[in-house]
Parts: sequence; structure tokens; C-alpha cells
Amino acid sequence: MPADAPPAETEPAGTGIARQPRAEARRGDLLAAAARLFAERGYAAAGMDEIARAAETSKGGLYFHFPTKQALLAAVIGRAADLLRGRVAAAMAAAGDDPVARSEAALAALFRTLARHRSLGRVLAAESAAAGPEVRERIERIEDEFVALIAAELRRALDLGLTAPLDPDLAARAWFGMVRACISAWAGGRIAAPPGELEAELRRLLIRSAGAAPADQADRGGDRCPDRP
Amino acid sequence: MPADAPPAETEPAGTGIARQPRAEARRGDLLAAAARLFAERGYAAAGMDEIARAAETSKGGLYFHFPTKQALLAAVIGRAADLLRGRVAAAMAAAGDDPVARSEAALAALFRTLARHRSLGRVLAAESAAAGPEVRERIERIEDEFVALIAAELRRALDLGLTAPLDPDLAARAWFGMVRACISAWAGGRIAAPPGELEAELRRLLIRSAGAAPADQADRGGDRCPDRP
DNA sequence: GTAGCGAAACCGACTTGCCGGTCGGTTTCG
DNA sequence: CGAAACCGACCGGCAAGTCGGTTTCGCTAC
Repeated sequence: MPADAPPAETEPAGTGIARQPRAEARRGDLLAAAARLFAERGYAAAGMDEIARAAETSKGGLYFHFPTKQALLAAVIGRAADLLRGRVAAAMAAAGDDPVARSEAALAALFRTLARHRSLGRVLAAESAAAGPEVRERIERIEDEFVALIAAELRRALDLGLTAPLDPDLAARAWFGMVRACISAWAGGRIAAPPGELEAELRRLLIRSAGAAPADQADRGGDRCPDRP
Repeated sequence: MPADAPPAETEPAGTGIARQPRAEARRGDLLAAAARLFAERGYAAAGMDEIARAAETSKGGLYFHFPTKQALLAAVIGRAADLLRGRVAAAMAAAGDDPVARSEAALAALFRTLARHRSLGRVLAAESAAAGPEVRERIERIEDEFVALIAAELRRALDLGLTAPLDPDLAARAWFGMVRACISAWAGGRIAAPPGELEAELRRLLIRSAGAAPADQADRGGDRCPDRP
């Protein structure tokens, strides 16, 4: 039941229909504009006409690429998920084998990607739920995917005795929530600290909450689980 | 600087206009129905007519109590905030002086109240943002209020040397995010554990993340959770 | 207790504007 | 030249908000 990780879904499972390159470019512009407006004004409030204008094209052009508003949102979400997946997977792969290091890397990648593309977070912020239950479900599945990713590492760490006893699934979910809340508040200007500091502090909180020693200490001698009384 | 805690806002700052008791009752029904539908279908998808019908009244009656849909949402949110405020304040007051115990109590109250009234969480889940920026801002201010509450306790705990060195504001925000994410996943049926266990595990995570020792106390009995279809 | 009156509370058909979606036509590429 | 890509005026439905009318209530006077 761990991440079944569908490879990618940016493209609409296209049958191999020929595409002119300009179409691809437009599609990208439209997706970008849609992401921005959905994030800024919310799904319901962002109008198709407005999105088309923001992408410097017309409603007709927009509807040439996406049959419906929901489909547009789905494409935006799919693209965001792909981006996140890619960054996180790369970071984890680069972090080697130690589960604590891999967890840290995954969260750092999540953090940085979300911080860099604010709109992305907003779009995934579950509140595109206005578009209907199936969209909400889709977003939830994406979140679950990342939670499962982290939970797997936590489970390994737990088995290796690197953490205090904990429920990996719950802890992973809690971690995700922490990161999301902090990023969101920071993006809204409600946290003063610069992102670097924010990330460091957050990492400290996360590691402590698992009762693990930070990964950058190479020592393997004894675990420092401040075991619970 | 911390929570300036406006006393209450359930009532529309009413000039002392006379009110018949039946009006108050209706108002309550309408608020309840609106909360349920907003939570279920989202702000945009829930129609005024539908809300009126759910409260067994008519659109005209609804508009007699609330001049506009936004005002209705605002009232729903205000009421939810009042409820949360009350529960949390009471729990903290009952917890005595120890800042760790007070923090635990605040979070437990938050947790239980949200768990008990699922719709409440949904409504506050920021995604009522579809109603416009001023509503979003309002919700953010409510969240900030609770974060400030917790941050104040953390600051005291920090001064007393009860925690590891940390940034109280950030930690409080992270805590809030953890609780929200877990509640939300649990309410969506994506976490299997029963609420009591969930709460206990969450408390462990929170305390560890602050590097504090739990405020001992044999665990207070988890109370029943009535709804759960 | 009941008749009567004015205001509060409520009703639901109607209006209105907005926005997702369509479609015939035009341009641009290969 | 043909198809892909794009345009923008138009349509239709839907839901927020309105409004004149009706019921229910609280109150005073007889």
C-alpha cells in the first residue's frame, strides 16, 4: 500500500496525436496563468475569460486546449503534483540510504519547492474543493502519496531503532501538516523569519518530534532517543 | 501584542433591537444548516435556496436574517470561532499554571472540539476563501489568535527552561498545523486510529518536538466521540 | 378573554447579471 | 491546400438577491 507512484500525468494521456510546438507553448502559458489565478482568487472566482486574457489569448483558444474548467484545474493540479514528485524523489535519491537523512531531504525539497512556487501550494491547499468532490479526492490522494513516502522512511528508521517509538503514518501526516502550515503562514507574510532560518528551525522541530538524532552527525555509536518516561 | 481576544462576535453587534424568541431559534437553525452545507459542498456550491430548505424555511426568511451570502458565512465562522475560543480558554484555565500543561490542555481542547464538530473544521479550513479575500483574512486572523495563545505558553515554558531552545511563534504555528492535518485526515477516514489514541500519539509528538517533559498527570480519560457514521 | 393593531417574521415567484460553454469563422502552420 | 490553432460574439442556465404580500406574534384596551 505504499506509494504506487503513477509515473507522470502532465499530459492528458494523449493518444499520439500530432501537436504543433506552438500549441505546447500556449498550453504551458495557459496552465501557468490558470495556476496563478486559481491560487489568487480561488477556483470559483477565477473566470475562464480572465484566465484566457491573463495568458494573452482568448476564451476560444483556452477551450481548444481544455474541454472544461474542471479539466483545466485537473491539469494544473497534475502538473503541480508532477513537479513536487520529481523534486522530492530526486532529493531523496541524492540523500543516500540513511532514513533520517532521506526524510530530512524529502521535507527540505517539499519545503523549498512550495516556498518557491507559492501558487502551487495554494492550488493543492485542498480548497480547490469548490470544484467538486472528485477534485478534492484527487488532491487528497496526492497528499497521501507524499505522506506515504515519508511514512516509509520513518518506518525504516523506527525498525533501525533510530527514533522513539511512534506511529509512522500519523507522524508523517503530522510532519506534512507542520510544513504546510508554516509555508502557508510564511507565504502570507505572517512569519517574519527568512526561509533559510525557517527551514532550519522546522527541521529541528521535526527531528526532535521523532526523538531522532539529526542525520548530519555521522556518528552511529549510540542512539540518543530521549526515551519517554 | 498577543491575542487581543475580542470578547465574542456571535451576535451581529446588534443595536438593541427587539427580537422575538422564535427569530433567535430560526437564526440558530439557519446557522447550523449553513455550517453543514458549507462544509459538505463548499461555499460556492451551497445555494441559498438549498440552505433555506435544509433549515426548513424559505429563501425570504433566510434573507430576513442575513443580508447576503457572505454575511451568512461570516456569521457561521464567527460562531465557530466563539465556540473554539470558549472551549480552549476553559481548558487552559482549568489546567493551572504550568505552561506545558496549559499547552497540552489547549491543544487537547482544540483537538476534541474539532473532532466533535467536523463541519466546524471544514468551514475554518481556509477554503472558504472562495468567498473573497476579506473572508480569508478573517479566517487567518482566527488561526493567528490560537497560534498566539499557544506561543505565549511556549514562551513562558522556554523562559522557565522547560523546553529546548526554539522559536515559540514558529513552533506554535507548526503545532497548529499538525493538529489540523491530523484531524482533517481523521475526519476524512484516512487515519484508522480511534480518536483517543490519535490524540495521545499527537501529544507525544508535540511534547517531544518541544524537547519538554510531558506534564505527567495520568491521562485524562478520552471522552466519547458520538458521531462517526 | 378577546378584539384589534402594528410590527416582526416569513414566504416564494420573479428579476438580473454573470460565467461556463458553443460555434461559425479566421489565421497560421506544415 | 488542409488541418491545427485560435478568435470572440453569442447563448442559456443557474443562483444571488428583491419585493409585494401574508402570517404570526406581542401588546394594549375594553
